[in-house]
Amino acid sequence: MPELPEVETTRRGVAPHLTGRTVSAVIVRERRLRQPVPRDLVRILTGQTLTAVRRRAKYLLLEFPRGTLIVHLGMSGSLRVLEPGTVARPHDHIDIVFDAARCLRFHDPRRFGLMLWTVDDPATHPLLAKLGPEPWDLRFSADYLVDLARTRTGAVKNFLMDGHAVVGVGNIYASESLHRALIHPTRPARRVSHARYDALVTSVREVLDEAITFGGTTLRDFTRDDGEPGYFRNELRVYDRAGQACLQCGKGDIRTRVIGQRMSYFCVKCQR
DNA sequence: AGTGCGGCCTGTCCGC
DNA sequence: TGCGGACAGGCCGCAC
Repeated sequence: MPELPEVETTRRGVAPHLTGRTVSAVIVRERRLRQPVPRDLVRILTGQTLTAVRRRAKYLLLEFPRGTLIVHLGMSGSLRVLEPGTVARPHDHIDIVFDAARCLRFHDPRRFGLMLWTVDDPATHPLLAKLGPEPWDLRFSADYLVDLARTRTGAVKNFLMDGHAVVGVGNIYASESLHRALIHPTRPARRVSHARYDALVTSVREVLDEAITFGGTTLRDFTRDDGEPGYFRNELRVYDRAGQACLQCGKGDIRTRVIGQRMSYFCVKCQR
């Protein structure tokens, strides 16, 4: 389940293999993603040289001279760099071959992923235009959150996962960040103090930084570009630890609750 | 405007 | 053992 650290891990994995190389072939086996893969993707990409692989929120941006390929991994998507000609397995929907020497393969069983082409500045694309700041952006601050949360009556966990507030914090890292900041996930966003939001900004950055360092979190099906799992799973302090003792205070146990249709994990003692 | 929920998908796991 | 159903989750779009 790619959240920001998994997407960033993927970016760092694939970029060195592909940057500066020229697309020699494109194979589309399945066009039915969250939106249909552009019908003329083969014609668009073939012959273009990849200039950079960037990331905005959970979107990967493959930059070419004539435009940008926007890739989203959805829930179950992954990208791998393989030898061209490697036998395709089920759900290997798209191959982009570079210099007949490297194959970028998009695999996505659940097909919540996305692959779109734009000739405009991707930041202005409807899917990206209204996104909040990156977690490391200086604009992401306690002042900013307090101000934005003024009208938000819902749970702070939902607020944290709202891409219009800040990008990249999915279900796993929302639970982890709130736990480290000692904030109860159901607390109304507008009832979280400035000091607590300050702690939350710090904990979000810490959790994401550490997760990237460990190559992301593999719960079920995430694999990095080299096929290895991410090892942050071993570092999780609350997520998926229902019934176990809190690693933070040692007094409470980890409980679960569905918040905003998603399973949430928290310590009953130290999170308020 | 903010909130909540349905829908998109398929692999995995659980209980009967 | 086999099967059905619940569940997982990012994010859009809709209704209130």
